Amino acid sequence: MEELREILTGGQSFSWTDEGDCFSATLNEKVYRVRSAEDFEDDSFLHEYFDLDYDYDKARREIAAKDDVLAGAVNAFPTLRILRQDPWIALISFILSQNNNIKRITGLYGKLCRAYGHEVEKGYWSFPTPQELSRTSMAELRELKVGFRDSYIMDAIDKADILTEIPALDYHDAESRLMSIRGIGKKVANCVLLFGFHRMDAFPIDVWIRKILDRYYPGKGVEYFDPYRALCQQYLFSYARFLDLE
DNA sequence: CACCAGGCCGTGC
DNA sequence: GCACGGCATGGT
Repeated sequence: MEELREILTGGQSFSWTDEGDCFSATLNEKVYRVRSAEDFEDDSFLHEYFDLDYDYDKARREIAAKDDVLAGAVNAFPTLRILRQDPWIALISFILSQNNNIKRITGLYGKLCRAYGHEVEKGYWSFPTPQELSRTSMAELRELKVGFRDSYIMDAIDKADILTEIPALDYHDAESRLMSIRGIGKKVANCVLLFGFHRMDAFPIDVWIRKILDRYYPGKGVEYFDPYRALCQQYLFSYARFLDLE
């Protein structure tokens, strides 16, 4: 359980629920229940989702050798990974994330599933496809309490086809293409690139990353973290929250 | 009452 | 180009 908590509920995915004795999520038209890394080694979807083919031990060693802050971050979160999430789910998830907190983002994500997804198992609803979500309206989204993000979600539904273009684009073109969707700025675009497309050249800068960069890496550009900038970003995000930086 | 949360938009300069 | 206020909602 604990080796998965930061990965599944720490702010990169909002699909997972802490059931007490396991984490559950409705993905890939199934309900997955996991307690530890052993639970997904023989499942092809989870194998891919948890990025099991990547050599995290090697990356962690090289990241920890870079400086004391990164060493502390790697040490504090020895099992952290970057999940390979569905691009559409990542897009809507991180639209919901802006000026919001993880608990409420997860709640809104669940409301969208119940309102527009389909029931895969008794009490477990899938995240709505673009077609399913297109049944909504500004008024209905407001009733679900998404707030000012209503028009952003509506525009994302209209422009969902953009997601099919992203894999062929380089970092800057992919980022600006995503930013052509209303409500997608630099930060959300980078979250979609990182968590939805597993682009390891992405580097989302949110309030926590801003704090830890200002404090420990003043004057340094993100190139400092290469060739593991995306992974460093995720370690630093968890570490900044863990330290509760001011 | 204030301020914050994995920000972005519109406006003014 | 950059600074700033507004924005829905719920928690502290």
